[in-house]
Amino acid sequence: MLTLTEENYIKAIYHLQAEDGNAVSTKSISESQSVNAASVTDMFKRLSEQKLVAYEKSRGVKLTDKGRKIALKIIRKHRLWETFLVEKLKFTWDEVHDVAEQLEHVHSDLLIEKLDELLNYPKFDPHGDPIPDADGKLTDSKAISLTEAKSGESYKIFTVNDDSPAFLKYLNKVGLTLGDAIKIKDVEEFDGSMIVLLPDKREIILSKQAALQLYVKP
Amino acid sequence: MLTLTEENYIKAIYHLQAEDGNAVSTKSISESQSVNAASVTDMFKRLSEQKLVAYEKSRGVKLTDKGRKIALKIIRKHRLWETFLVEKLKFTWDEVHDVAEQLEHVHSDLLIEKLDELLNYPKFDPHGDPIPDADGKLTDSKAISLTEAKSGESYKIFTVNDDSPAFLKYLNKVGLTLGDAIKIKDVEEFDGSMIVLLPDKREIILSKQAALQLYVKP
DNA sequence: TACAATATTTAGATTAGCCTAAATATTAAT
DNA sequence: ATTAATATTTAGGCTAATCTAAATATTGTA
Repeated sequence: MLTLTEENYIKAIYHLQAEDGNAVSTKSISESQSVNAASVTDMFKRLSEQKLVAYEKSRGVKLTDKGRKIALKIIRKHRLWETFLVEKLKFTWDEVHDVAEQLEHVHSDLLIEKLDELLNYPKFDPHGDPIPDADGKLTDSKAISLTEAKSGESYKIFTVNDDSPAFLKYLNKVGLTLGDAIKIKDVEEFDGSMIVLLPDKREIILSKQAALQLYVKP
Repeated sequence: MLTLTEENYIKAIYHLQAEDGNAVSTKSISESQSVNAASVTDMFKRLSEQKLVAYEKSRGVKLTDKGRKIALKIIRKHRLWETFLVEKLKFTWDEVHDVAEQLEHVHSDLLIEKLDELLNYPKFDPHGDPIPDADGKLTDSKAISLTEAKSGESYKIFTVNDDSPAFLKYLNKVGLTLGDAIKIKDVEEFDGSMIVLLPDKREIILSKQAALQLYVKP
């Protein structure tokens, strides 16, 4: 099993590699982890021995499939815990990160499954970042929460973040379906509620709470 | 801040000292932590330097007030997490220990406060062990869950484990109050429900679920 | 009380993860 | 294309937590 430190390096490599797909440099990890570059070289060698990264001397590392799988599992845990902290423990967005950073290193597949279930299998965390599923698959991250959609623009409903019967029933009642093309008529500054034009030309009002759970693409 | 290993030693010392109040030997910790006795001597010295234990060479250690405070905080976290795992995530009793063992080392006062709140400030964990409060105070551990009470015996209601309005309302409805002297008339083998004689001579039936939340003293 | 059995400590090594300083490699600019 | 600036690696050391083997202390029993 990986040490906590190895897990943190793997995660950092994943995030930096995601930016452009190039090999990740010693320097960038040294900065992101606040450690000396020499220590990073050490760790690159150790991770390479475990076949978690492909390491080319002086050119940096790329995650192997094995490494990427581990990274996605850690990210899955991190984002599920963030969701838990905000939704169940009423943390604010800015309070969750440090705690999730610790919780993500707890090892228990059962725990993650049960947590996922408790939260209704969310696809996005409170920051709108996609949560990898148990197989490491990510929902296309170009979807955004409806709360971030702009007034006047048109979108297609891509997914719902909250699969609970209560929310699905609500959507059904207001007449909103997955895949619907909608247009934002107006956003109320005061409470973040939105006036939305449906495909059948009806206009409905969505609360900010509802909009948060709807993910759309332009 | 203490390392994970230091925390585990402190906790082990607390549990062994609780047994009889004597100093804790190198050997007993060596066995409980599955490490070599020489390693324990090393750690005793380090903990002693930090004034977490009083160490007398070849005679063992006793926790200082500072050490005991830390032990109680770790135990509080462990038992709150166990309660969470069983009550909210539907773990069975035997599945919780290893996971709680990891979760207890997450450092965040806010997290523990919020978790305590989510669980309705429980006084006992799923195994019936008392949960220290935020100041490290323990509810007298001689209280037992009503489910462990014997048929034919008399008890006094000492505390309730679930402070939720729903449960308190239920107790009120059946006419049970804190401090009541009750007698167990019979325990139904099949579902664990109990026939209980109240001070006013009325007999009521308590479900196992309700009995689990009631703590009594002989 | 003496001595054998058991427990504890000391001494010296090892590993992971970090450091600094010096050597080497890569990249960018003239 | 050369050189200066920047990045990377190597070499050697440190600390926490572990180990084994040997030395010492404590305890229990004849």
